[in-house]
Amino acid sequence: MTLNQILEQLKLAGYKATATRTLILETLIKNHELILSADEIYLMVKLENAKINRSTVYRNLEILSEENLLYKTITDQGVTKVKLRCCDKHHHHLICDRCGKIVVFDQCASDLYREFAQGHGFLLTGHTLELHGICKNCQLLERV
Amino acid sequence: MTLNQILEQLKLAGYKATATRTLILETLIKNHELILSADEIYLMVKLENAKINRSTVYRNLEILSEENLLYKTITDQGVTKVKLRCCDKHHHHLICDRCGKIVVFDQCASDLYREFAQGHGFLLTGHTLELHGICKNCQLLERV
DNA sequence: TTTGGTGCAAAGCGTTTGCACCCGC
DNA sequence: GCGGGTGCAAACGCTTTGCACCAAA
Repeated sequence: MTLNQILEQLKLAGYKATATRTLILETLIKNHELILSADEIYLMVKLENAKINRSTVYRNLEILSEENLLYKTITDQGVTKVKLRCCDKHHHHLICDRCGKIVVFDQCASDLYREFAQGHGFLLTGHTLELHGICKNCQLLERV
Repeated sequence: MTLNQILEQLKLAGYKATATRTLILETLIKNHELILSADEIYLMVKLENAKINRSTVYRNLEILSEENLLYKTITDQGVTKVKLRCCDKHHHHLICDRCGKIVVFDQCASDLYREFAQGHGFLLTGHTLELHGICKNCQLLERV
């Protein structure tokens, strides 16, 4: 999804294309293969524009999330990390815990999960699956 | 795992069997099929003993976690929830998002995950899988 | 008696919110 | 000019920590 497509969708929902919002979106697009914290996004934008506030990042992420444009996860330390959704097809992620690199994992046993839940009287409302590891690049860096 | 077995393991690690610690452990054992927040544990213990502090709960959960006796997860809201580990066999959980009820899900495609990660140059260090739903009891309550 | 444990209050930290001012449209 | 957007500072909620006192072993 390009910057203009996202801005267009936001416009239809009543949101404006401001300079700061554009910088945040450009950061997310440029790093679409990384999962980032609000603070990381804040710092990245700050490198190009001294005038940005953390709360602006949070408010923009909230809007993107409402528009269903954001994939969110939360680390063991309780920090929320996000990336732009890459496609509509159901999938999960393989995440590098060092650098945040993302690989799409699209083999999901959703049918098995639903049947298992039903078998135990549960109505399945969702599931989470994340593979965590260290990418090739970070493995090489570790050897230094 | 019984209360005495846990206290024995803690003793070997240099920890004492205090009254408050015992109350926390009894609460975890009694509710072994529920996933609880620190605050829920605090309130449950408080019902039986006016003298307990939230920080004591956190400190005890930290010790249990170091002793590998605790399963931890974190909600979308950033609240950590715990339960005593029920067995050593690798497994995941089906969780009721209303009442916290837990069902063990032991069909895990770990081999597939490892192969997928290796195929992308990753060293797989772990994975998370949680099924979320509403248990039969909570479904019935909702209809009221 | 030694050393870990606890309650209390304050601090930490990521995140949210109220408010005044700013800026797309 | 209207209504959404932003920076700033303060508040929030969960969790951690420093400290003095308590209690297991």
